[in-house]
Amino acid sequence: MRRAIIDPEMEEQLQSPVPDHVDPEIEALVDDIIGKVADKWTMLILEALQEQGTLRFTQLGKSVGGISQKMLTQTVRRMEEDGLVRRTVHPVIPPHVDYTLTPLGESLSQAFCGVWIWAEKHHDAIKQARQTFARNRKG
Amino acid sequence: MRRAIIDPEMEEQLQSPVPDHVDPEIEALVDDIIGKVADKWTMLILEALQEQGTLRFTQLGKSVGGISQKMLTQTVRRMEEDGLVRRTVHPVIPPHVDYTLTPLGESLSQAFCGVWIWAEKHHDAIKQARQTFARNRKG
DNA sequence: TCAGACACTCTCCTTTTGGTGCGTACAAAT
DNA sequence: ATTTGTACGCACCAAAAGGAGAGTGTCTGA
Repeated sequence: MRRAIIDPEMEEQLQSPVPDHVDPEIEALVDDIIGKVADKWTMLILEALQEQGTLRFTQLGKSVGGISQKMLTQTVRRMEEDGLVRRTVHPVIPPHVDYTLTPLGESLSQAFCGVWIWAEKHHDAIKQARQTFARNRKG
Repeated sequence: MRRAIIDPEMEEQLQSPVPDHVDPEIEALVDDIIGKVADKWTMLILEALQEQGTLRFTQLGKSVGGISQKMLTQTVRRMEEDGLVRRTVHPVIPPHVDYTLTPLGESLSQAFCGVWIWAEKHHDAIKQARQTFARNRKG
């Protein structure tokens, strides 16, 4: 797979039958990226910034909800390192730092759209599946 | 956001302006689902089963690569519980168990398509971003 | 003068994650 | 009689994730 139409500029890439004989180094990098990016906090921060545009540290934390300061700092820093967010420090007192998605971050958030939609669409199917599983385990 | 065209059957859902005033219970459930589903092993297993169709335990492990038996069992069980894979036990000796995606699992794997494509398309941008970040940290 | 806002950092602690290796059941093949 | 194959479960252990809470520096408002 790895195949779907998301936006027009992706379609060109899809014309080639996808080199499944990919160089292992690239494959490892891609897996590493997936490992970092497919993270709960990363996804929630991505969503918050996508929806709200630019946010300051504390606002971002509230918008995400249930995240500790530690995790927020840590995740946002890694996202900065990977070029997903831009962190702007205004050297004033009290400190003022704000966060915004880079174009790369925006594109990732676009890509995650499908997963959000999926989760919203199928959450009741999953709930039901869990109940069925639980019943079968008992009976 | 949470908006993108992936397949025709999703478009109908996109017509409504998306209730952003969602019931918090549902929101928590969705976040929980995202937390479970946005997992490295889950994604890799999903991909393997999508590409290969049906696989037995050992084959699945080899196809995923670098996963311990423990993690494989654990992840695949959770996926079964959430209704993503169907686990079929053939009561023969030696034991024979095989795994296949359910329609729900297929749809999730569809939804993740965009993320895989994104990772493949932008891995060099990320690599470059990391290098830039490292340089700025030093200089 | 004292608290509060801001954006953290640091330390301590618990929980979770994940790997390794051993055990198991049983028949067929050697 | 012993080994092999299969799909695990279980116990043990190390490492990583992640939460709670205190501390920091500096200015502003009460």
